[in-house]
Amino acid sequence: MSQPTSHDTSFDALASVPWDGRAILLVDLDAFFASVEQLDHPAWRGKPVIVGGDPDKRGVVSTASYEARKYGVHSAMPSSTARRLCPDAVWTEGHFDRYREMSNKVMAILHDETPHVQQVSIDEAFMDVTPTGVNREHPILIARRIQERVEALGVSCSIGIGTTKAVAKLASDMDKPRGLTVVTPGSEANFMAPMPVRALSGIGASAEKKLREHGFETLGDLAATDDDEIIKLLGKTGAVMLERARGLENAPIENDDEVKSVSNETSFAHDLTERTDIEAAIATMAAKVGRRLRRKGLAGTTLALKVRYADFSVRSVQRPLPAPSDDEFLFRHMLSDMLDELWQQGMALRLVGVAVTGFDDDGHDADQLKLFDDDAGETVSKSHKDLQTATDKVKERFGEGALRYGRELRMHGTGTGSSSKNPADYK
DNA sequence: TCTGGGGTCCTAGGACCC
DNA sequence: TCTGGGGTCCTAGGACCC
Repeated sequence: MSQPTSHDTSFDALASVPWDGRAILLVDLDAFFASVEQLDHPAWRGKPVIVGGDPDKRGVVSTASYEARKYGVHSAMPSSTARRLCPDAVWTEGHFDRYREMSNKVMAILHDETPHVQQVSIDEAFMDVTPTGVNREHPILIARRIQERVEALGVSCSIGIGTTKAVAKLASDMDKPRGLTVVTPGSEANFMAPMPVRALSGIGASAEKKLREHGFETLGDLAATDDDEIIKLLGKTGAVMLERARGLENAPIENDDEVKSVSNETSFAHDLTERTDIEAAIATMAAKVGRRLRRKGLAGTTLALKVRYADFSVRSVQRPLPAPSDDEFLFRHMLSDMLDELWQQGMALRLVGVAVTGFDDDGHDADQLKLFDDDAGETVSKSHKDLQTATDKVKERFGEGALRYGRELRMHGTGTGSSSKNPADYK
């Protein structure tokens, strides 16, 4: 099936045929982080640019510009590999506030076209532009206008159009950058049939292995299969994958902006083996999570600690908080106990992570936690809450590195330096 | 080559309740 | 003395996504 590109006049012919069915768009920003860097640094345009973590500190590639991809560099690749493949690339650890700002501008354009927008990540969104009584504009015309408006911001996007989310997503991957790929109603099965099962959103490395072991190579194989066999193999998601592969998926476009967890984790440049270092790292992460919770106005009911050992295996524990909380001092206190379940003297930790979950009802009420007993049996009052508030204000004004609590200072020399938002923690 | 960080969702087993 | 069944909640682990 040959698809015209967005510059191809044959789109005009396609757009003259009324669209019969749901019209789902998947808008995907091209090499987004790298493109923003090239927009902001004219000298980097036309050059390989890699946004990612430090190659010497266990970093990975976040985004590679198209110039860098020619060398085989891609997202999630270890930075050390990327450096070997493309030693002359421009490197940056990223400027996430700036990416968020650009993303918001793009999302505003999408919302300007229709309220039916589902943002799936910082650089991707589904839209439902099904022609209705009020707005009968052809989806192709909408997509082309979106591409023009996004380019006016200085970045570009690729768009897939289809009758389901899965089809739109697959279509958007067909032609990048600046691609527009249309799968007309009724042609879904032919479009998907030759694709490998792994291409489908929801089928990862594990499901692919199972499917291949049972002789399923393509989405066509999958679509033609007896349901029971796939459900036995993949469980509940098997049923979902079958619907997707058959072009029958009916999932709506819905904007679910409810936050379900807030977390922070760090892989260390070198494994940590000392309790004081591990606790200092945990204190830093607890502080970041606490501050982000307060900024979002959230208080969670469950606290989780995760570690990755030197052998790369992962373990985690979670505990209910005594009341909905955003209080890093409480977090730190509990995390210290929780660490005992995951770590003993002599163990090396590659990663530690802290997460808070459980924001059940809208009724966020961190103030329920004004009183609690600390180790010494003393009642801790509002005072440390005031300290947190004051600390938040200093950090808002002067940056994350401006102020840290005593125990956090032990973090010196242990981090990966993976975040440019927070360089002082790792120097 | 040596493997990030921020998330969401599913599963299986155990506790607990009726 | 031998021993249900269903529902729900919690926990830990894992798959998956960008």
